[in-house]
Amino acid sequence: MPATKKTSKGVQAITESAKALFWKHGIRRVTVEEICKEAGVSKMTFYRNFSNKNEIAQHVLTKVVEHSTSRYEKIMNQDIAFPAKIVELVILEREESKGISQEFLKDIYQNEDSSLQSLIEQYQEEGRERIMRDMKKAQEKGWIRKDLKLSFLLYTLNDLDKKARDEELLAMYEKPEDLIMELTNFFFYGILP
Amino acid sequence: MPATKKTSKGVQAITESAKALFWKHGIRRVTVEEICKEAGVSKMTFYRNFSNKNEIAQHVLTKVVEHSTSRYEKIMNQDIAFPAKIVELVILEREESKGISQEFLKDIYQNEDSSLQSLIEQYQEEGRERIMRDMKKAQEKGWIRKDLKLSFLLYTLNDLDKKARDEELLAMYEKPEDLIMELTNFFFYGILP
DNA sequence: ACCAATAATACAATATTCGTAACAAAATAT
DNA sequence: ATATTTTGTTACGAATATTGTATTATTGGT
Repeated sequence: MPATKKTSKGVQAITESAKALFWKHGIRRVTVEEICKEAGVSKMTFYRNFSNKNEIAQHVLTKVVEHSTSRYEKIMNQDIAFPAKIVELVILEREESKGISQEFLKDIYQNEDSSLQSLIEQYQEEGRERIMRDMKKAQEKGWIRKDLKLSFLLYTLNDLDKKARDEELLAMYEKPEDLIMELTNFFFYGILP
Repeated sequence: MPATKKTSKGVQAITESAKALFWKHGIRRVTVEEICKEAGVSKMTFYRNFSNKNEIAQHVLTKVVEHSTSRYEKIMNQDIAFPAKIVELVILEREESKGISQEFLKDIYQNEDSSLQSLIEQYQEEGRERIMRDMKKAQEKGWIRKDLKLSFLLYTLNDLDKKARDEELLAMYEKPEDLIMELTNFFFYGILP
């Protein structure tokens, strides 16, 4: 076998330092040489594995999405009550959103090469489909009300994630988890006792 | 009168956006055009006021130092007890250190042009002299022990500032101010009751 | 209406970054 | 051990980005 594609030490080092740099400064401001120096790898090793900066950016993005998708699947496949899954999902979203960098996203959408843009849109679409499917299943299994419009559910779930990161709300609770629990309870049972 | 040097709207806008960009990304990664665009100012206006990127960086650095020096003087000239001044000083140091950017400092020390480096060293020296003078005065006025070596005092004061930013310590107190109070009390009175 | 300052644009001169080639060195497998 | 593959080093021209200036039109205040 010729090469263990994309799993060699070099590629991993490149990916890690690229992510670190992209996360801090976006894509535009970071040079290939910088990534290499940070990774302790020669420029040639970079170009043997990636054809340009855009490609490593794609790779980084893919890795991040794969990672959070895997965490998502793991949560949904657990054998626990549905509300508990939602709690974990909100926690996941909270953590992952810390990871994503504003600068990175900005550069993705400003880049003339739209490949990154369509990649991220594709991932968003896939994520939407995945969660739609799981919610539909939950509805069929009777875990949530049957007369609920799914698009409304999705919107509300998203709103939940946003509120879980709201500073004003967070200040009212000891730990973020307490807020998430409150939000999720409200989400499932409303305010009636 | 020809021009209100360095106080016109343009210069101020340039300074502000330069600071914002430098703070985030350091000097190296930021271009003059970017600063201008962010400031809503044409490139010519920039070059009429500053001869290059290094000069605006100097200007930004100077402004920042001037600001914190002015705050320092204001604290020391207050008519309050000496320990109270130290408390405020530590708070000041805490706030200003948040302001300074790691990326900015890194670029200053890596820049081949050493003018920024010597400028910051000069400011540090001036700061050291200022505080040395004030501590000597405090000693003469009998606000602190006479047999205290001033260089040791300076070292300890600096250590105080560092501890006031220590996460592990901060976690032990409700508010940062509580830690600062504790540290300052220890600084002045030791641990004896 | 005048003046100084600014914006807009184009531009040559530099500087930086990119991507590749060629070969030596090191690592890995067989 | 030796063949095979991967990596490091250096140098380099091409492509791109940035700099700093010149020119002209426009603005805003007095």
